[in-house]
Amino acid sequence: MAEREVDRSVSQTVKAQLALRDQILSGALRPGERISELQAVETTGASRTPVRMALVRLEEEGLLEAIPSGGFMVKAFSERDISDSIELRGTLEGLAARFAAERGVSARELEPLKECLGAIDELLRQVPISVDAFSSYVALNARFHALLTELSRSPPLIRQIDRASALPFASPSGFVMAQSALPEAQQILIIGQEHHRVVIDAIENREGARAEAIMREHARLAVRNLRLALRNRTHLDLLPALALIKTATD
Amino acid sequence: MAEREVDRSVSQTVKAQLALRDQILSGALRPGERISELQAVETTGASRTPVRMALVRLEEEGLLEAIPSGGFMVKAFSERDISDSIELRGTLEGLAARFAAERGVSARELEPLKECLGAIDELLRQVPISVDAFSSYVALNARFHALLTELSRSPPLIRQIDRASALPFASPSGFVMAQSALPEAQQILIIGQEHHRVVIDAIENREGARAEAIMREHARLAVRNLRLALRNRTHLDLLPALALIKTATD
DNA sequence: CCGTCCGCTATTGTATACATAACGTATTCA
DNA sequence: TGAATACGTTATGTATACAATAGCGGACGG
Repeated sequence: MAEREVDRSVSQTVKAQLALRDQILSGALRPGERISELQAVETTGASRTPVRMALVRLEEEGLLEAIPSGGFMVKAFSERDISDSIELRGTLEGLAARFAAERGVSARELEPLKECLGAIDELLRQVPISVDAFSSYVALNARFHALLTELSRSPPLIRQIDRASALPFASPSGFVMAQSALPEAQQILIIGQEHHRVVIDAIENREGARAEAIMREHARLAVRNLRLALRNRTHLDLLPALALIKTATD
Repeated sequence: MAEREVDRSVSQTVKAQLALRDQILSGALRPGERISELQAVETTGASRTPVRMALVRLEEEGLLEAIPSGGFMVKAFSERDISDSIELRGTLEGLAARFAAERGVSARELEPLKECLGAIDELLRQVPISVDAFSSYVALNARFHALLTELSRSPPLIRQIDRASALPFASPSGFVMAQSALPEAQQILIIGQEHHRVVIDAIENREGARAEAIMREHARLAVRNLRLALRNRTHLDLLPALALIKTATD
């Protein structure tokens, strides 16, 4: 295949990984479906070696599952798997918040978080919130959580949280987006923002237990969100990760 | 290289992964040292493709770190990295214990844990405990923790705990072993065993919060253990994982 | 004598060829 | 007619060849 057009700007492995993840999250590959290497080679444009590396990485990431007889399939998740993942992430973020509070954080380090907080406040002033504003919210919320995680100053914990978030459905913000059309959406966002405010306050005052508790509560809110979103199946098309959920009849 | 002797019983990838992990944990490869693929090919007997797959997996496992310019190096950890990892694991196990308690566990499911508990009790009857008994203890303790994790019935959580334990130093039992010569060792084991007993009791009585709290306390005990072990550098040779700790002068 | 630049070498990233195992299909026998 | 076996095809596991890049050493110039 001499006419393969090679993009030298990023490694083929990374390119293949991104392309395959897109295919999985977009639902082009259904849960339980076997991923053919050859087919992946054609759709990603990389050759088999980088494709295989990408498949291994995606397996470690939790999106794929190794088939005993060889090869990989797209992993399928139950609703409980997902709510557990959210609670799991909240627990880890709680630990991060506690570490931050106990180990102390300078005002300078808290600055970016407060900016984030302010930007979200700005967005929430709109009632009802627009779809565009939702997108911004999702990005800002992700940034807030990432910054908070960093404050723990604990590389192993940060790494683990990244992993727990790598399963994209574990990101609470995604579920909120699914509910942008629900009347409860605004309330949920406001409550979530209050949690953000409290955790910063707790960290500033070095109240580790309080910082931890609020992040866990934050996750429980996200779980309630998920349940709500799944009951009211509005805007679910905005949530590609939900393509991974097993249907009840499976 | 036609004379390569191929062991067909396990895949070359797995073989290479195990061999490389051994080399890392045994200290044959020092922290910060770059791993040469070619060299790995020679020492593992696999060819470059499976070796590369193994390297990717070990990176995901946390033992290796990708070098920006290419290749991998052995990751180095600080003492705090390790104590954080222990606390991290304890937090996840706490969540598992809570899930088990809240979701309910049949007497039949608790049976293996109680057997484990009894076997450990048997071992602890020896004073002072022998090195052989320590090895048995380590195995039994690992089994107890694995069984407990399973009780959560939460695949995402079980997976995450496995990952947190994949960094072998995160396994509290390892550190206890390092202290087999310390006078405090016996006490520590007895206290740990008490924690095991309490968590089972809490799960039986469906006290989720208590089950969670005791597992976190258990991890804090392990952290104290680690500190003690590092102060009294006895039997550290029994702890290959400590080869990964950066020395203070690094 | 030191610094810089050029070229070489060694190592990784990528592609592909080969081996092997699994699955599906067709044919045959009971 | 149904089931079992054998064969063929297809896909994965493995090995190796090729390409490109980064790091190092030597040589030349200031």
